[in-house]
Formats: sequence, structure tokens, C-alpha cells
Amino acid sequence: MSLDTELVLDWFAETARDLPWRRPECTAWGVLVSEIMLQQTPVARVEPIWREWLERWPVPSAMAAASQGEVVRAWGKLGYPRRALRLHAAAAVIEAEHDDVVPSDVDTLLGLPGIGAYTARAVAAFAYGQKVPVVDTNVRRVVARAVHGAADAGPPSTTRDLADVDALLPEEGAAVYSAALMELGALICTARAPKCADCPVFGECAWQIAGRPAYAGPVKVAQKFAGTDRQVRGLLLDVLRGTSEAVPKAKLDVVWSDAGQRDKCLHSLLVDGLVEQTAGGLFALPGEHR
DNA sequence: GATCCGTGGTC
DNA sequence: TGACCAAGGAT
Repeated sequence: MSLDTELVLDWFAETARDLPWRRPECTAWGVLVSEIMLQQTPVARVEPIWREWLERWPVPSAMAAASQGEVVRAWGKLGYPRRALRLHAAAAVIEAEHDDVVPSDVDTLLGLPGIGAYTARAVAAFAYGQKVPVVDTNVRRVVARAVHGAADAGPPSTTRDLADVDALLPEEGAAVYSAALMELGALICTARAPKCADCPVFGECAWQIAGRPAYAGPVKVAQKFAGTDRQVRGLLLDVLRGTSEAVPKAKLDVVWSDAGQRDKCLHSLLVDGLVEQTAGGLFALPGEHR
């Protein structure tokens, strides 16, 4: 089974969103920044921040010269702020070891902090035009439906997923094809209510042909948020993001009533390097009050 | 492989 | 309205 390359590419050419990191003038660094920001964060929230970042830090060495705190603050509320720290660290490695040029080799990219199986191949494909399988949640869902006839993708398995998608890639235009599969999953073959009537591969979709069977895989466990450490860490960090001053612990204590959980979360933020304690015992974003 | 890690929009 | 979802990675 395969997905008709022409149908997918033609649809993409007509329908694709004009996102700044897809423009020909966008650098590999711009692509890398976009891929990190887009991990688990929707396009609409990423775009304005991405524009700020590329203007402020147009090359890796520019970001490496900034403090960690500046980067965490500029990350704003994109979520999962450890990504900002890891991107900052990756920028330093790229400056020091790669002549300020984002590597094009997948294995080299995989060695950089914050870059995993998806991001490494996304950069290789979208920034350097390489024919490598780019597998994100969208692609997994599109392939599950159109190729395997399942309502949704089962649990991820990097090895299997990569081989799966690799078999679909055309010899020419593989990178654009990968972008097209992602766009198809983002705009048409969506998780909740897929717009099958608008789908370019409706006629060859294995899921349609099979009569749209219900999802048969293992039940996915929903992640909670309210009351978790994730929420508390977010609240604590938001206090520090909102001020340029180092603050006493009392300023942090007001965000959560459970002192045990609060302290545990503050400690974990310190361990992660997202928060620093000054010589005077105050708390601040890292690198701004030493 | 399961769990943890933010945040806000949607139906 | 609350559960689900969004271009994952690290451990």
C-alpha cells in the first residue's frame, strides 16, 4: 500500500499554510527553532514567538550569548520550558563545535540536547532537503488510517514507525512529501473529526475502504494536569517570568497552598536549572542575578 | 514502555 | 464543562 504521491503533493501545493519556517529564505536555524517550539505546542501560539526569536537571535551564536534566564523569559508561555534551556544548550554546541551552522546529519543532530528522532529528521528534511522519514503524531495518524485502515495509530514505536514511513517516501521530493503528510494530518486527517470530504486521498484511503472501523488498539491513558506538579511548576515559573528581580521565597509561596508539593516543585525547578537561588537566598531565572 | 514535563483552545 | 488535543524528548 502507498499514498499517491501526486495527489498529496498537488493538494499540498494548493492548500499548505504559508508558515514562515517553510519559506525558502528561512535558515536551518530557523527551522530548528520552529521544530523545538512546535513540540506539543500549536502553530498559532508558536508563530509570533518564533518571529521574535529569529529577529533577536538570527544565528545560534547570538542565542548562545544570551543568558539562560533571557531565553526562558522569551519562551513565555509556550509550555515545557525545559525545551528553551535545551535549545539554548544546543545553540552553544552548534557555535562551538559546528562553526555556528546547524548540522545536516541526522546522527549529529540526534546528539544535540532536546533533539530526538522526530526533530533530527525534520531538520534534515525541511532545512536540508534530505530523504529521511519524518514521523510525528500527524504522520502516524495519516498512515494508520490511509495505509493500514485503522481509525488511529497505536502506541508509538520509533523503529517500526520510521520503517513504516520510509517505505512511503518518493525518490524525488521526499522532504516536501513529508511536510505534506504532516499538513494533511494537521488540516484534514485530524484526530477528532477528520474532514474526509476534503481529503485528496479519500478514494484510496484504507480506512474508508474498510468501512471506517472503530479504533481497536489499547486504550490511551489521559494525562491529568490540574493539581499536578506540572501545574505547580508552571505557576512558580510564571512568577519569575513576570519580574526582572530576584524574589524571596514568600513571593513563590503564594501560588500554591500545599507547602510540601510547592517545595518539591521548586526543588525540581532548581535541579532542572530553570530556577536559580542567589547568594542572598532569593530566587530568579538562571543566569540573571549571579 | 510508561511516566513526567506546560499551556490554552476546542467541542 | 471537562476531557481531549497540540510538528516530542528524556529518563
